[in-house]
Amino acid sequence: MNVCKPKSTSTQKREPTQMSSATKILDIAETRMRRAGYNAVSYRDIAAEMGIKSASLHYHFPKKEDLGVALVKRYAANFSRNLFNSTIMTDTPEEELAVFVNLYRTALEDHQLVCLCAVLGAEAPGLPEPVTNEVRAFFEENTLWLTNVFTGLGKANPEKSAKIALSLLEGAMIVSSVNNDNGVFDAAAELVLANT
Amino acid sequence: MNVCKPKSTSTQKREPTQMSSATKILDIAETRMRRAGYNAVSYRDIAAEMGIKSASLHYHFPKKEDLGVALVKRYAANFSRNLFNSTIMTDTPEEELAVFVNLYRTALEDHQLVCLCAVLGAEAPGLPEPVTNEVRAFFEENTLWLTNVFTGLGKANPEKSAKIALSLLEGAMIVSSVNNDNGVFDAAAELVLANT
DNA sequence: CATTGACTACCTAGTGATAGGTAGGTATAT
DNA sequence: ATATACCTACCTATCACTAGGTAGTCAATG
Repeated sequence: MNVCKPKSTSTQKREPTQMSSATKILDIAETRMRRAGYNAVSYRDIAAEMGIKSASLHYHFPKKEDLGVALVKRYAANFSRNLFNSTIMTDTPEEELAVFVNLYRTALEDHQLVCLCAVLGAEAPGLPEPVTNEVRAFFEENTLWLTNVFTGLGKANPEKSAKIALSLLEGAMIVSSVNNDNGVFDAAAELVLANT
Repeated sequence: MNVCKPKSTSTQKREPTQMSSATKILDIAETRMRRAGYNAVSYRDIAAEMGIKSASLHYHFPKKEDLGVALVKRYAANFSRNLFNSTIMTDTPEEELAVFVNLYRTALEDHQLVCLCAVLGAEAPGLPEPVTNEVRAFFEENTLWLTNVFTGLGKANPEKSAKIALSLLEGAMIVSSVNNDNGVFDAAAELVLANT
């Protein structure tokens, strides 16, 4: 698979803000997929927004399935990284839970965009299997992380609490998006956080 | 708009189980859309499953947007009807809530299919506006119904409880579908019902 | 009672647009 | 010299959608 090389040997080039094409492609694809789903995104549209030809996209991601997999993998990795970075200075499970919920809120508030895995999860049976597997992995990792937190909070069934919290947050993003009312998400977030 | 005429003047015809083409089209489209989303469904595929030509579908639903709107309207109407029929003999808000949750469970267990409005809601910004409006109407009607129930249950903020319950059930369907584990939905349902 | 006209529900045939994807060439930089 | 990152040009398949035709059903009419 083609992976972005972030210009490792930068001797003394001029542009510091040069973003690799692969990253740009993923950025555009992510925004579009989180708006309208997997099948609503085309190589042509992405290429047009980048100012290159659609054939060139196949150099970076030979098949659309490759793009889909890379997209979810990056999304999940970013989430994990943000979660790790934000919980370095936390002391209590309560604070960790707050960090988690806040990451979800940030995703929604960014450009009123629903979680990538909520969108792809909704059409999972129609996706290429490798893409669905990445979505499932994202959910599983989230569930595991939340289970640990709820264990620390002394919940009787921490895994069940984790699955409920995940479902509620993902569902609330969708309802908030349709209703154009983030108050739904806020109410959901409040309930998750009240689960001490 | 073309509406199905269910052979009103049925003198003494032979076949009692004759289903109108429009109904068949909607049935096939609903199953496919609940599996893979709006854009993954094509007139050709529906027509092939019916054994007719795709051009004939346009006689019943001139534009795909018309099909989408009719689909969500029928889904919402069926839901309302089932809700009404099932709550005729209920006495308490607790029982009404149980009926509501059970309708969602039935939808998921039917053929492991997620709620149509969860799928379409996830890709709402990419849908034709009239379709999105119907999805929003479904959510609003559900919220209103649940608000009444939670009012009867004496909740401090019944509307907030309603939005949370709706979000949780829709989200749990998606997570259950991706994980191939209806236990997630069951846990969510249990929590909603425990909200007395 | 047979004819007519309207209507229903399909058909054939085709449109232009767009989809994902491929082959092979080229400029640049290391 | 090799790899990168694009290009032109093209492919086949599929998309939603349309025009115009046809067989069957129906009620009303002369």
